[in-house]
Amino acid sequence: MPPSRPTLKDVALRAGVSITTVSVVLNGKRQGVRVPEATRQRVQKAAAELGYRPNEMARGLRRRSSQAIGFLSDEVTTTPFAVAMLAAAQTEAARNGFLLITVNIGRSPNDADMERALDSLVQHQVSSLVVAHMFHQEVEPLPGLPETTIFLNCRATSGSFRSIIPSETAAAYDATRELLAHGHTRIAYLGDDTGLVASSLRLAGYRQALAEAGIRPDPRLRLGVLPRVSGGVHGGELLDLPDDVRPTGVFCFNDQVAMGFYRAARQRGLSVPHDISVIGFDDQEFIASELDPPLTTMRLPHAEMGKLAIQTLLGHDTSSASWQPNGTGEVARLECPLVRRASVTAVRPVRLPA
Amino acid sequence: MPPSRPTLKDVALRAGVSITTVSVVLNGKRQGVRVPEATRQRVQKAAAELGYRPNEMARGLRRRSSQAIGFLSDEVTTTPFAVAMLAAAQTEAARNGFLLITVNIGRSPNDADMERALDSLVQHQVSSLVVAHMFHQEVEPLPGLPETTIFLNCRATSGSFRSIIPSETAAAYDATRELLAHGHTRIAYLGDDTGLVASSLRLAGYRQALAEAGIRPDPRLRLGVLPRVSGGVHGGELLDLPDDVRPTGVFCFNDQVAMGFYRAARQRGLSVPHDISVIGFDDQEFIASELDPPLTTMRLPHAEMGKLAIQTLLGHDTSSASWQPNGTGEVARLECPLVRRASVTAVRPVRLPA
DNA sequence: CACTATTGCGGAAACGTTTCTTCAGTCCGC
DNA sequence: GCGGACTGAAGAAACGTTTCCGCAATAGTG
Repeated sequence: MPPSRPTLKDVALRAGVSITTVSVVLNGKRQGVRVPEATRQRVQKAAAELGYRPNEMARGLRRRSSQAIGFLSDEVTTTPFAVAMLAAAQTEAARNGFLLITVNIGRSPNDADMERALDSLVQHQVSSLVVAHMFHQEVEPLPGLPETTIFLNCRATSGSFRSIIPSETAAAYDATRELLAHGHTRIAYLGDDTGLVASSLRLAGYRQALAEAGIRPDPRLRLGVLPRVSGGVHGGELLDLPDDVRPTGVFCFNDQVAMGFYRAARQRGLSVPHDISVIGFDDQEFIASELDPPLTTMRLPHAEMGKLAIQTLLGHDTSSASWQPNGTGEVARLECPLVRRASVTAVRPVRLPA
Repeated sequence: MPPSRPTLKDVALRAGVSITTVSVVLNGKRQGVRVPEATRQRVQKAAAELGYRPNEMARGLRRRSSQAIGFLSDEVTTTPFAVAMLAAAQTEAARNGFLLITVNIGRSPNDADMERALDSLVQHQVSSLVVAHMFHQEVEPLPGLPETTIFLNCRATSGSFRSIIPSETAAAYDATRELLAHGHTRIAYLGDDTGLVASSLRLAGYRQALAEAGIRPDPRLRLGVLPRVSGGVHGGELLDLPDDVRPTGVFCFNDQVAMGFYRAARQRGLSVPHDISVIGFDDQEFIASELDPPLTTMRLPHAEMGKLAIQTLLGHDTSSASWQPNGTGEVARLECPLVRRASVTAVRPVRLPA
């Protein structure tokens, strides 16, 4: 039975002032009410000696809002993939004295689940909400979400919410440019065929880069596959194209696809990057850097996104992020840096016919 | 400005009873105080019509404890690895109307960080705590932890806390048995050399299985390497041993090591499992199942562990878990199931000398 | 029939804050 | 010296619960 924590009353008693005064002092500036330095010191000393910590429940009750932020996610916390968003959000929240309450609502949340999740968050008076998704996607916002809710790695299809997403198109553009810069001209795009949002955005970037380089995209060099290792293996058929069509560089939808593509190349006795350059997407931990050769890829800025979400919610607008109006709300697109490793190299001199 | 949520008072008014009665009815059984069915119904109807939800802040203030559980972790939430523990814990908590408040304290938490994290949790009156670690390890518990704290994937070195850990030794035993069952007798152990707790435990299991099979462990078949891909590659030197010593099966400390070992084998022109059987540990997502061939491995029961932590905290002791007294506290060891894939096969007939 | 139990319910205190209001002094200008 | 402005601080009312206590009415007992 711990001698329950000291309260304002205890501090007041010890400092010889009223509860009011203690509260005012401890909460810092309150306009209109000035407390002389002497009293202030006395109070602070007493609080420190007692190890006083405010009771957040009482505070929340009175203020009708708590120092907690709700983090609602589909499976972010379940799958190891985008977990950096969560971690960064938590850290940033903590830096500001906020706690993160995480709730995941499963892969295909039915409305009842969502509502229950939201309910418990509201019951705890969370001051605001982040809604995060594993894969960049568009979602129909739940009714009853506060307007301040931030959508992370997804965009709300209605209402006027702020969203934070990776700048897919620019990244795909950069990836393609990287290949172009190494002299490649026959550049394949091993894309996703499951209709992910990222899919069309990245394709656009790929096309733009090609167009700017004056290269007409060859439809034979574009393949839609499952965004997994198996898809990449399947994409190996690009390597079976005739010599004058066969790509010398491949931009893969993600690192798993690249991993599969590596395998397909190996099975054909081809080596990366000697015979073919490969660039991935995601910079997935344990994959990208561990492949042989280590994979050049575009890093998804998950940590930055999570951090920005909390900063925005807390009003610390580090105006480094540019919010653009976007129909239903504002969108911040975060840059995906290129991570150069060893899977892209200069194009080989023209192959001599056998 | 939403017309703030209905309170007990509103429900009481509508049902024509007192606040007290509403509270009693809504909180279900309270011994000594019986409320006739008619009143009960009336109250429940009113509450439903109003969509009443208790204010957890007020409740927590009054009861001096909240419906929230603190989840303190080193980097569980940061790294995609053991995140299933977190997810499962959250889900189980939600099933019981509890919320999980996650705080991660970084890789090498200094005491100040820890204390601050603990402070904010205590300020929020969390009713209990889970302390989780990324890798199975022994930790010195922070002073001031409630006795009910549960250690997840780690063991407290003092105090008397309950801990939940994977049963490493049994798993290593099973892994080795799997190799033995396929006729292997020269079984290598590609272990960790960084002194992880799991290291010695797994080694014990390996030895025990060998002993039971009447095989004397060959020290040349035991190598300590970094528990990463690079370590596995390095472990490839086992394959350079003379024919009569060279292992036909390898038990790798984890899947990343196995991944590296695959590479080493390939570089030597050897194939898994044809030339050598490999078994891993962890069943790491995106790795084990995606290697070529898919890796047979021991699955770390992260989800089960997370779930059990919450159940234990909530007193729902699903006595499926066996708690064993253990010096400083009780320990539950959870079984690591064998996941059979394609990297273990029957030992090849004796090699003919070239 | 006069008592005690029992049943059904409401009053009100507490939980620890924040914040509005009040109030006693002090200092000032005239 | 005297009203008024300003200072410094305290009183007290919330915030929405839970829960102790007690009261009325009914039911049970001798």
